Amino acid sequence: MATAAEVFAAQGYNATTVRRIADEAGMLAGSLYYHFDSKESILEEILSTFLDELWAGYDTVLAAGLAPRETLEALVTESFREIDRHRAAVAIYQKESRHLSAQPRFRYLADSQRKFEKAWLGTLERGVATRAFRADLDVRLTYRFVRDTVWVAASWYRPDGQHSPEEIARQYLSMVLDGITVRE
Amino acid sequence: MATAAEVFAAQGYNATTVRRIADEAGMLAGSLYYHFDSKESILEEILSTFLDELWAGYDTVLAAGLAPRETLEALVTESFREIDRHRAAVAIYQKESRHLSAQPRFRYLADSQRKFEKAWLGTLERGVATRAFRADLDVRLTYRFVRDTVWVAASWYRPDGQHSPEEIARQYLSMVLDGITVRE
Amino acid sequence: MATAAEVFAAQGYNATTVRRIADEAGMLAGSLYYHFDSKESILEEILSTFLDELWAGYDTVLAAGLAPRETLEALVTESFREIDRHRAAVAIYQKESRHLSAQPRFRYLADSQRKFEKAWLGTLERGVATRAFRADLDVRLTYRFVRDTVWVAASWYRPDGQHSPEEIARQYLSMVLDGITVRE
Amino acid sequence: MATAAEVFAAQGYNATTVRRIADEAGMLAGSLYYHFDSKESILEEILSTFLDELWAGYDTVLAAGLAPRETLEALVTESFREIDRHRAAVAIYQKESRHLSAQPRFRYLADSQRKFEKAWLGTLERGVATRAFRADLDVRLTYRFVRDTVWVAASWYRPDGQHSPEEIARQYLSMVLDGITVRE
DNA sequence: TATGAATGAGGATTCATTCAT
DNA sequence: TATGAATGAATCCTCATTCAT
Repeated sequence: MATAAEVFAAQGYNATTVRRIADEAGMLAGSLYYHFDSKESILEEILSTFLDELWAGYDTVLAAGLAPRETLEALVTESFREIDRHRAAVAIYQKESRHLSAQPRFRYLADSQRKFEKAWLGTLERGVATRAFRADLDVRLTYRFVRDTVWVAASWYRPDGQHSPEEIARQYLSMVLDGITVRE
Repeated sequence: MATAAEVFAAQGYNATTVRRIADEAGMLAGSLYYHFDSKESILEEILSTFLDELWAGYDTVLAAGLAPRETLEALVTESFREIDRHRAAVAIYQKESRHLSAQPRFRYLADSQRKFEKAWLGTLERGVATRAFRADLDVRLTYRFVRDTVWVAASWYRPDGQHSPEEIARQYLSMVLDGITVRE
Repeated sequence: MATAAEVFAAQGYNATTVRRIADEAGMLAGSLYYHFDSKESILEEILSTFLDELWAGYDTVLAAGLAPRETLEALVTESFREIDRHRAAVAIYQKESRHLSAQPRFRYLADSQRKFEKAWLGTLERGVATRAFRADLDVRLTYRFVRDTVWVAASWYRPDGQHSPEEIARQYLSMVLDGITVRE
Repeated sequence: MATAAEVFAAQGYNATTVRRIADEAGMLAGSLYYHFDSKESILEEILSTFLDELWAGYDTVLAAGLAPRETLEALVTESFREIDRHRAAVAIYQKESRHLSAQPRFRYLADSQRKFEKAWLGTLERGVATRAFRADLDVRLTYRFVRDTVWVAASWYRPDGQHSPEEIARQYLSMVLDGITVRE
């Protein structure tokens, strides 16, 4: 599973052969089918495992009843932690979710997407209402920018890099919340 | 070409069959080979056309000798304009460039990437030096955030949407430069 | 198609490889897929072609309004003619129809079976009613005997053998109608 | 063995997986190999057990020195009894014997076939010679008809049906010996 | 320019079989 | 006796590509 996730993330799902996964796992291609029904079911398990954990974290944050700004901070931090733990799965999700969510088997991807939007967009909107966040920005656009930046990080993040997930989250939040311009 | 780009963007390069492209173009698969050498060469032409135009725009901006902040604004605006004009190509680039740039044929992708980094990172660093941008942020991290957010926009941007590229750029810049927090 | 039918009949559908069919047809296995969607669709086309022709013949007989005995004679003769023309298809039908008719795609096999039973059993019952056929035999059992014997003939029939279909039909009818016992 | 025979009969030998047999027998596929050498040896044992019993019965009949008509009656009755006892094996035999008898391992199928033909054809010929059976029918054709009808019965016979094997034999013999036509 | 037919190299998957435990 | 994990050959099918017409 972890092996397969790495290969999928590195080469893309379609470009990855079952043989390659098996090689990497030290067995023959046919042997994989003792453990998995199909290539697709490997993918499914990777993604659903990731999403389950992601939502466990998100739900905790959302249930905490924090103010909008603190909620946003917590969501961002939690997201970078998930990227740290599931880098490969996140990368796969980024590349494949769009065309996968059309298939009935991957319906849950679209469901997750909707819940996700509700959580983030809701937080931003609450922030605008409580005058924590600026009202002159298009919330929907802001949501997209924030969402994308967080998740695309999976494409360059290296778990053994010089920045911890928390540090990355801190820097990112600082940029998004306060801007990069010097202020006197 | 345009047709192929759309299909590649929608389904991914590997998942797109030559037949599908031909169907969409109203001919048979074999007939494509009168116009192109191979599936890969279609991809190459799509990407290089896009990159050529992108660099024409960027080079103009960079040659203008603007201050860091104005350069950043111009680069972002130019980028969203390119997304508007080459949405499909940008989407393909996002998904495929990483594993393509390994091949000799697509060396130019890596070259472009390097030039790209030099232009953006350089601008940010100049900004820090001239005290236009904050010095307490990791520049490299900021670069990645900004770069990603701009380009991933290709995945949700719709040319006929309610926001013009310039408007999107304006909002994005406002967020990144000033932050989303309300300030008194 | 004819080639495939021969091979299916000789070796059984499951035991026949696509490669074998292609070999026999003088092409490569992959080339078959230009003409057919799948191995199964070859089978389907073979069987449906046969059944269509069979029913064209049967319907003519049934529409002629003959007396039961003459109807039976015509059905038997028509059947042996179909065996002569579609020997391979009939042999395949015999071996595979039972487990195929479970699949939705081959629903029409079961439909045909039902029409078939109605035609033959109906004729026998009419014959009993008009006192052309004996009333002391179980009609259903008789139907099965007659039906089976006719169609299993496909397994030994050779188109270039010494008996024409009509001659075989004549002998068979003579046996079934009059018995093999010498009568004084 | 009995389990395997049922599955082979229902789905065909080739279409039956070793795993399916094991499932049905309440064990894992690998465990079967403690009891059998191979899938083929299961098949062989099923068929040879059946043929041994069949010939025990036939030999008793043939050794009794009956007149042709009585011999025929006894053979038919004995056959339906065997179908009653070995329905699955007979069904398998019907479907698979042709292409199996090519293999050296299943030579005995062809041998049996020859002995079988000798017994039945011989009985019919003796009957023609003693003027018990009609001389105007092609004996060989009659043999095939009779043989087929008897054995194909395995495909529809249900041990718990409303007719005993003896009753089926009686009806069948009545049809073949006397014909289905009403006689005054 | 386009077609239709083929090619052939893979790719996912199946399955009888093996074997250490 | 049975299990679970693996093997590897074979199978169906896909698809980029070729080429005579």
